[in-house]
Amino acid sequence: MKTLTLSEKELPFDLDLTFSCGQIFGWKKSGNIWKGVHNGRIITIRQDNRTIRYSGCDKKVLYHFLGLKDNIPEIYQSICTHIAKFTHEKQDLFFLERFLLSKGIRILRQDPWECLFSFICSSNSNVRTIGKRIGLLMENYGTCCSIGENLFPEPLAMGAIDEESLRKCLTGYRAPYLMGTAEYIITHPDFFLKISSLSYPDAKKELMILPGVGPKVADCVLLFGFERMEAVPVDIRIRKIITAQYQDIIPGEKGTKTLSYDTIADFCRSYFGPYAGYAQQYLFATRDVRQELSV
DNA sequence: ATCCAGGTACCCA
DNA sequence: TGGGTACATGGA
Repeated sequence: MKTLTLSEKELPFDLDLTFSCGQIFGWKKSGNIWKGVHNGRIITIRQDNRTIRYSGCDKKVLYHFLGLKDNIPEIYQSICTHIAKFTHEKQDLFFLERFLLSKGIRILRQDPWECLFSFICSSNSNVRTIGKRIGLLMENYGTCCSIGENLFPEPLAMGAIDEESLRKCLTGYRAPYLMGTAEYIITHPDFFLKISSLSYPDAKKELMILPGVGPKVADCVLLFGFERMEAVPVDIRIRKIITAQYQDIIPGEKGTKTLSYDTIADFCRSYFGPYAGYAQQYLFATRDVRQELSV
């Protein structure tokens, strides 16, 4: 195990919250140690206050993966500045409360394929089931590292599976999505490079070419896999929160009609600013989620 | 049992 | 372009 100590500008950081808030799947905690796959390697991480112990990668990779370069106080300031500009009020107490509950979260920098694979698996399921599903897929089709330690399935492996056996891994109707997307990645080897080079709106359109990738999954992949902090995944929970808390201040949206995906996401970008993705994650990941997951 | 879950594809007006 | 609906399945 290697060790590093978090400096003042790398705080706050909460490993548990970061790994259990629904942005990454397939990681397991035993004792105090989190273990999982990042970029084709098995990594273990534990946190004791400001001490991080880790294995499986070098310090540079870990820093990048964990988003430790992000300056959280600056990000929070940026968000507050944009809120104040939007509302002409001093502060948003609702958001402040949510932020204080989950400020230790970092937006991870996941491997694009691992992230894409995960969020195709995520549709219309709860966080716990998604984790199980991805665990099964890794056990059955992931490259074996050592006994009991598998990586994510490679696109080539996914393309070669018959749908019937894939459906046995709790994938259900998502099975053809996984296979179709794998096939597309195989036949377009520069796909992720292309996504990196495109603007946020164009990258999102391009991702949505893939089967099983709609606006929500595309935003998750852009936020968690491509560092696009302006991406705002709108799921049921975010929809409920924005509707209940902010619908009245969205221009032209006062009333009872349901808000469209883009209305919610665009509002978040204009309300929270360029770090809307972080703001979204603070709203999404409250303490109840943490309790729900910490079994 | 019934409803819900980090949705998407497809159909129809 | 926008609004229903089917889809699989574990959890609560």
